[in-house]
Amino acid sequence: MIDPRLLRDDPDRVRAAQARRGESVAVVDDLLSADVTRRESIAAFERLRAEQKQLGKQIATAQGDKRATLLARTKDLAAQVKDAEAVQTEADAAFHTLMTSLPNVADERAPAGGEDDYVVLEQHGTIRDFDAEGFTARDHLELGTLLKAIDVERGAKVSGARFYFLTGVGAMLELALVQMAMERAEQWGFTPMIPPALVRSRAMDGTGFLGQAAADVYHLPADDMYLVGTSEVPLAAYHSDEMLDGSSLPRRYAAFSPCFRREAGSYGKDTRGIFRVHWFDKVEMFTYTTLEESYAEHERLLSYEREWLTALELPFRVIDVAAGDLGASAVRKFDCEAWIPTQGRYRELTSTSNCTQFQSRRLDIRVRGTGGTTEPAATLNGTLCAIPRTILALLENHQLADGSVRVPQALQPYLQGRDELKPAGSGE
RNA sequence: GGAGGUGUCGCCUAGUCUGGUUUAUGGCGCCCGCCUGCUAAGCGGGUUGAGGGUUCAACCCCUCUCGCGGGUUCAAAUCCCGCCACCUCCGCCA
Repeated sequence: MIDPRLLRDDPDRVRAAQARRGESVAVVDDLLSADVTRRESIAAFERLRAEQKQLGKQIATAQGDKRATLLARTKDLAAQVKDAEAVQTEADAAFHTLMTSLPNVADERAPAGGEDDYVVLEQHGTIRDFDAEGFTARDHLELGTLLKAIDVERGAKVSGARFYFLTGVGAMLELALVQMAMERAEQWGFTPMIPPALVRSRAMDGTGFLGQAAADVYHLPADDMYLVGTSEVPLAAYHSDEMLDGSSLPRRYAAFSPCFRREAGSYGKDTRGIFRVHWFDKVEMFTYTTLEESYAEHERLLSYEREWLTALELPFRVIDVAAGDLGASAVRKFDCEAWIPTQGRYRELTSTSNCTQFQSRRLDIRVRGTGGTTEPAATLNGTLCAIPRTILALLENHQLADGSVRVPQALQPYLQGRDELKPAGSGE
């Protein structure tokens, strides 16, 4: 939810942001008129209610005839108060419904347009030339099969398409990445967390995932619970309905959790291997801070992602995601995309968003400042390591001619010092 | 799943049986001031949050806010119903 005051004071800014997202500008005028209706109904109700309270006080002390007269008057008034309250509740709900459907006000620096209108900010690492090295690169599934690290056939047998087993060195690789990610995050000042992956609608809705992204979320109707698509959800809801002391900020959390995504509308996309799956594990960074500090914090999260991918020796670029591709909560988003040799292009590995006060307004997370002031907290999130895509990038980028895979130096201590993963022998 | 108990301002707490003069009591913490070599202590004052009106802004005025939502009533922290969370016990399961 955006700041209602911004809507009232500077509707043109909201209109401009909507336009850059490619979304309705007219909704701003609907909101403005709903706000007027709402405020008028509040004033009307409060006038009647104040009168009722006044009379109630007199009744408490009145005696005899005087009391009877007052009772007769106020009985009628009670009905009017009730009606006015109903009108107000309705006007409030109408305003609120419109308000919650409005995405966050995109940052003016976020490029206008949709998915393809991103701007490349940086490029890191060197892309290997496999032709020059004298062999054809295998894709991650081939490599994963050779190494007996990835089993998608049995994943499909047991759970269906877009499921997989990580086996042997594949399983150990996940644990190594997780351990390395959590250790680094803790050194950077994040509190390690293992959050619930099953949440109530409040948490899911509060983080903005039951809006336009609802079709992508697994829902368990028997219990009205949701499987999270990212631990951003439980981490954002962690401090819901709380007042945070300003001096305790920033609060940084790093969570390891499974993620579940229905991938509705992505039929036929990335069907091979483990690039796009219904379930995966991820280490996610999350920060609570002030609006003022959020922009610097966003850069900081990006720098951690950069440092992480560099440690894994992966070639990647950073893009500034266009306004229309931000999702409802974010004002700005940076994606780190790793080079995927067999696809000949960069693909998203990590993503960091500044959600400013959008999620906090819905989840009621406030900060008490030094002067006793209160304001909604700002929330930010960033991927540190999404396991399957990271494994994919590692296998493809560090493969050798015989199907072995070189282990980047920083990861070696987490794999018993191994510097290479070798294809397993034949047979089961 | 069954039985019982609890939920009050950042934290603790009085008030609930017996509805109204409650502007929800007091303490801790915090903020401001006084005092004092400094600090602490002491003394005095302030301190729930959200929204609306007014305003350049503030002061100020009003409404809502006692876990959440409904109901009864002229009037609800207080009475009734539903839900949620926590605690104790029983059952079941890992």
